[in-house]
Amino acid sequence: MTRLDTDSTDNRPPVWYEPLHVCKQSGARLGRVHTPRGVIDTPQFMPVGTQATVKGMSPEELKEMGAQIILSNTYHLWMRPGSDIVREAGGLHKFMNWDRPILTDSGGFQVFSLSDARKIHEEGVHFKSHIDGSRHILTPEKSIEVQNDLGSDIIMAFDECIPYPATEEYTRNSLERTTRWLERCIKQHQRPHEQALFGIIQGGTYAHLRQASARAITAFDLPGYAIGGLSVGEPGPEMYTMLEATVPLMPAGKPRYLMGVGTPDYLIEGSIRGIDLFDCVLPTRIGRNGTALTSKGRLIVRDARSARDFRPLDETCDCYVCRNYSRAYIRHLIKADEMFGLRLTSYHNIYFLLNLMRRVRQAIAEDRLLTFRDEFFAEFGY
RNA sequence: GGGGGAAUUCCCGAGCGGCCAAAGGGGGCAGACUGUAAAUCUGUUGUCAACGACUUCGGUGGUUCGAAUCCACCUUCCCCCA
Repeated sequence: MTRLDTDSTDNRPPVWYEPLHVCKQSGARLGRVHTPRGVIDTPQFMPVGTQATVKGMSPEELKEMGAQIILSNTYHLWMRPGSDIVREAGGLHKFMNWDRPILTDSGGFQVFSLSDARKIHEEGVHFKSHIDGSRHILTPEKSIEVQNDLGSDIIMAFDECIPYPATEEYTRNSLERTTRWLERCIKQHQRPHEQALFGIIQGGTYAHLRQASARAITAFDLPGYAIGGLSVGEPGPEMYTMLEATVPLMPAGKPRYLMGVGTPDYLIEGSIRGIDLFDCVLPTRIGRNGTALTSKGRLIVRDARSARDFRPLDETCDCYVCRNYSRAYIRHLIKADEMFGLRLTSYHNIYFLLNLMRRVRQAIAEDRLLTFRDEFFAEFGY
């Protein structure tokens, strides 16, 4: 670390960005995000562990594959087991036995994904619990309160993730409300020196609204900023346009997080456009559903073509799974409904994305990220 | 030896004169999955030169305009009595 520590660290936010290098070929940036529980090399992929577990993976396995930070979720832990229980357990880290950084989502995504069971008001969002149908109101204040209880290192502002497509009017009203909600989140936040609150930029697929939101959100002095509401069904190029409109307005000295992304191509293209952090359920979800990410594209291991294929999931991969198990074996386990099969594909998929980001960082350091992208895409099949 | 019941498309199992290439499961095959209500969901599953045709419901023969469905015999399996 080359940073001069002349200031008192007391003034430093709990999470801060250390720039290391900018790729001369692509403009992508290499850096480190410092947190109370460790350093995150960026660009970085964050596995998602909604219910205080990355489905199917133990913390030891996550560490073994190189995960530096994981996500968890406000809404889900609030509903079950209840944030009071997590607090009594000594916080989320202790509760789930994960001592590295945790980022918690605010419940904003559930505003989107549980849309049948909710109603949005200025005050907050009225929910019917997906578990027992009981009624609850998730407000910016409540979201922060829950996240304070959870004790995650990075907490997210409560926002509305709007669907695609959405009208310009709806998008504007929503983003303005998300900005007002951010203000309330900041007021409610009790531990700004322990937990870093990130604001979320919205704006749908309207470049000028993205920019308006970026200006409004970054006007608040926060330790980091996120771009939300993308990768919800819009065409890929449209997402890239939004990133190009938004990222330049985000402060260079702070981490930039693209929420809910994603696929290998989005991770690379996002990195090229200046994103530092990504998260996605994709590796664990498609893993549990029988698909593996490989250097040659997605492989549906469940399919008959793998029945007598004794090669590893990815012949170029050096992960625990690829070093020890064949496609035929994993296919057998999945067809036989053996949970180990789902664990193996999940493990490999997370490793694949973590490793992809390692290669992206390496390429940035060597000023050849565009070359890397082209080579990767040629093989992956984009 | 006597009495009763059953045989359906890969499997289980509906159907009991036309609306049946035949419900529903399972299995098979294929696809989707992006801040996780997902070990989930969707499509497909007799054959073909395929908006039509052909072959299927244990076997053979019959009844009928028409049969997986009714009748006769045969085969196999199951149950009860001896």
